[in-house]
Amino acid sequence: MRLSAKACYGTRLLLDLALHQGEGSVPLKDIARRQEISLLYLEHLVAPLIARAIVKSVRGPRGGVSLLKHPEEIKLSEVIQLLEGQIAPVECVNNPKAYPRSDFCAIRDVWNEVHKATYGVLESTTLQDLLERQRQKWDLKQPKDDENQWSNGRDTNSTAHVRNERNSRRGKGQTICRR
Amino acid sequence: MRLSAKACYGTRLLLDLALHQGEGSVPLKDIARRQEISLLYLEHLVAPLIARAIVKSVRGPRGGVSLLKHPEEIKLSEVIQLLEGQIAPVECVNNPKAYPRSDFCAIRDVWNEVHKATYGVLESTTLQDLLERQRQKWDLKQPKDDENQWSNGRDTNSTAHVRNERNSRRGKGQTICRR
DNA sequence: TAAATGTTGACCAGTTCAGTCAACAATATA
DNA sequence: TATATTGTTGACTGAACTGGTCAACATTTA
Repeated sequence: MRLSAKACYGTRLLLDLALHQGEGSVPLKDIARRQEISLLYLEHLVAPLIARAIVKSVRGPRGGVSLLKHPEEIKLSEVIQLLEGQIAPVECVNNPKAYPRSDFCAIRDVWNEVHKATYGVLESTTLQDLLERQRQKWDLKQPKDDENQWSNGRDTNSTAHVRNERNSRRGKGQTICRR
Repeated sequence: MRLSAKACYGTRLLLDLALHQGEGSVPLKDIARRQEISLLYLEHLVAPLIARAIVKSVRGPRGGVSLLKHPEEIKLSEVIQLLEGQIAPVECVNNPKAYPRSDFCAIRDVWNEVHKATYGVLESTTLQDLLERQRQKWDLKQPKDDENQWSNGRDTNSTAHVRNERNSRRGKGQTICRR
């Protein structure tokens, strides 16, 4: 019942964008650094989000990506479904015909309940919820440590290797969502 | 968020055993035929269930497997966790230290909610529940078609190829849970 | 003893996953 | 206009996982 790294990263990407709303285009490079996701991987992550008109992108210098929809309009269920495929634990939940005995399968009912339970959470959680919760968490504690990692600290030396990643191709992905 | 075929098959295996309680040892071969699971694969499925003392096995002619615990005592959460590893969608839910910022990660809270939702369903569903629901489903409709497929109809010709599977090695697995 | 079962571990092919590479297109700005 | 900076795209890759098989074995009943 694992979430793919794709969906996991995608959520982080969107939350990052939400936290930098109103700052114009946010370069993927910055997100890659803050979220510790390989820039090259991020480029692929963002493609379906652009296709779905959830984010928009601007090329060239000072370009980047930004939210196209309002955070309240972005449900996690949509994001996960987009990046992960379907949410249901087994095929027959969404597609009863995949299994001829579906109609009289008690087990299927349970998988269906599991599906409804998870879907319910994801459907009722928007990016705005995430945004508020994140800010709240930072407000409660000292907002230095963590929040700084999510802000535009371009002048920290930790950015150096990422800045050159595109050319040097040395950047090795530090996966967090790994399963 | 897919369930593995292992967990899916394992649940079917257990429900099958529950439906044949009190009939002594049930040969894996019969279960393989009824559930349309490769016998060779089933042998591997059953191993962890034996190790966990959920089912017991008897070798030799007239041998087979049978439930060791009562169906009421077998929670789906236990079964899935056993066959699938953990249930949580991401590592950091069960193991916050896997990700240094876990304590202040709003996203993790959502994955945690998802986890609790699915776990709740699986924890509150026992094999006995499955058993009763399945019988109820069959009682409502005409109990011929489906129930017969789960019963000991050894004399149907559909069993022939399975009967010889061990020797002929021709059996190609008919996967239903395939994802 | 022979046949019928479960046990175990090695093995395999296909798929998926996470990630990279490389060539490219667009654009701001100097 | 030139150039650096960004996003775009698609092919590619290595590793892990999945579902499944094979083969040799142990046990037990008849």
